[in-house]
Amino acid sequence: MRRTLLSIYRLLESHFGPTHWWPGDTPFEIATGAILTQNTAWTSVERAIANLKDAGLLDPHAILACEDETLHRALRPSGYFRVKTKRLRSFCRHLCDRYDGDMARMTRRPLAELRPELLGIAGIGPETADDILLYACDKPVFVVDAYTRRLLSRHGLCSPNIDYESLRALFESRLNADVAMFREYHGLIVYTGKDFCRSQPRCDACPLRKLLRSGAPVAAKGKAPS
DNA sequence: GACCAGGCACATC
DNA sequence: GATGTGCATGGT
Repeated sequence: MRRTLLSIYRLLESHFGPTHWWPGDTPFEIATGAILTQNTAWTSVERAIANLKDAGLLDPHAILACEDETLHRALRPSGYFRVKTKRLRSFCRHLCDRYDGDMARMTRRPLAELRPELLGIAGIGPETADDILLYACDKPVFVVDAYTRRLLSRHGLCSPNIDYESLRALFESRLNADVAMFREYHGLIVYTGKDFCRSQPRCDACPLRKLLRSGAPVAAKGKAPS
């Protein structure tokens, strides 16, 4: 499986990459995008982030200071604007209370302490936390998302019902803890998930299918479907 | 008009 | 512990 996951990365990189995929210009923008992208297409998130920029609200103190209605208007294009207003504010409140609103100060915390801390914030679940940790805080965690699960399960490498932590542990145990590689790998999965596999779900020409047919070992299965 | 998109919290059993 | 439900908009 170590060989398989690394082979998949190399194959995707040589076929599609490098993507230079990057979910924002600043660490705070990346964290904001991670919250807004929950169950939402990225194109919708981009519109909401542009609204925040235009309103001078891409700043944790400004977000805490403004009216609910102002945030609702800005976040409306990304959907779930009422819950996302609460979630973005709860993250900003934590960031301001604990780090004076400074993402760089938060980043100095060790991963083993920062991950549970983020997971303790209302509205930050495992995927959102890991997105922030990898792309905004330079921590070597592998971000698992719907695309990752779909890609691996479609090629028979895990159960479609594998839980988040098991799939994350699978990647992190079989790959070197390399921040740049984890970022690029996730970016490639997002790229292929959006633009390739969805449009050609059973394409026999799929390079991954060819690779996996060539006899690469198969991963342990996750939780069995109930 | 139906379905899907890079989740999460909460209620209920 | 597992399962169901609400949250909302925009693209296809």
